[in-house]
Amino acid sequence: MPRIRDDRFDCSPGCTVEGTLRYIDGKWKGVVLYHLFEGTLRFNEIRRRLPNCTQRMLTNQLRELEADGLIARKIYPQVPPKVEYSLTPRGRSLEPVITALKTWGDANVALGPQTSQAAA
Amino acid sequence: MPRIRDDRFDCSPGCTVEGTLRYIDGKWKGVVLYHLFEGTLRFNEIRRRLPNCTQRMLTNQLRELEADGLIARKIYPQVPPKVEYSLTPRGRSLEPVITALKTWGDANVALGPQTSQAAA
DNA sequence: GCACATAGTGTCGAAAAGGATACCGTCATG
DNA sequence: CATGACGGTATCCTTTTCGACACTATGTGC
Repeated sequence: MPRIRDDRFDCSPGCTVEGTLRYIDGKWKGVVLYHLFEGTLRFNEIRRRLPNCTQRMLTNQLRELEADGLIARKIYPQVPPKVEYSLTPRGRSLEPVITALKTWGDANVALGPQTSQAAA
Repeated sequence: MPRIRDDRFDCSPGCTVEGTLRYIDGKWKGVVLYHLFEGTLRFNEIRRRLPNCTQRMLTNQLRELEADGLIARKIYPQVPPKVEYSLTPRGRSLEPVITALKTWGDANVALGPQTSQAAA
């Protein structure tokens, strides 16, 4: 129940813009999706790619993405637990959107004071 | 000083996605930009298009957009004040992004329980 | 018996975002 | 004189978001 969706389209035309935004907004969702475009990943694999995201936050974001039908969560009933995350078709359909965001960002977002390519 | 930008690209690859997001995120920014794509608008013209946005919020969002160099604010020193908002080239360059968001949203965001066309 | 890895959950608190409401000065209109 | 349009501010409050930190269960290796 992290956020209320689809119930306050009180913004007049352009709503679907905000609507889309609500799916990919949230501190880490964009990046998580971005990484999942590369393929299925396990929880800790994602985690290692986001060293500054806490476990709790990652869980939250993944849960929201799952609730939104953008990613799928597959649990293997093993004893060191194993959970894989992958994109659903709906999630994959976001690719052009993420790409558009990335394209604009690459051109317009100065990567801060850093070296402008060291986004490790 | 509403938010810190360009100083916490602590997210590893995909940063520019989040970076772009930070520009257009904020409850009403998407819609404001959307309306400004149509052309220059005065403060109250925008306001009338966003009946559920308070004056304070609108001012805030416009200020942030201006600070980000996405819109320009032109003040006419008249006595019933007149202020016009328009897109800068940088702002206009966001058009493909907003379009991508809108395209996906139109296809994937059910406009809630409402009539699905009465987004007035 | 101990630590480690996996994939989480629970609780707490700070900070940011968003919203409600009231107020400002100026001029024109009634 | 009061009201309204214009483009805002100022103040207060609530909600949401984010982050720190500790804790869980189970099985393996030492």
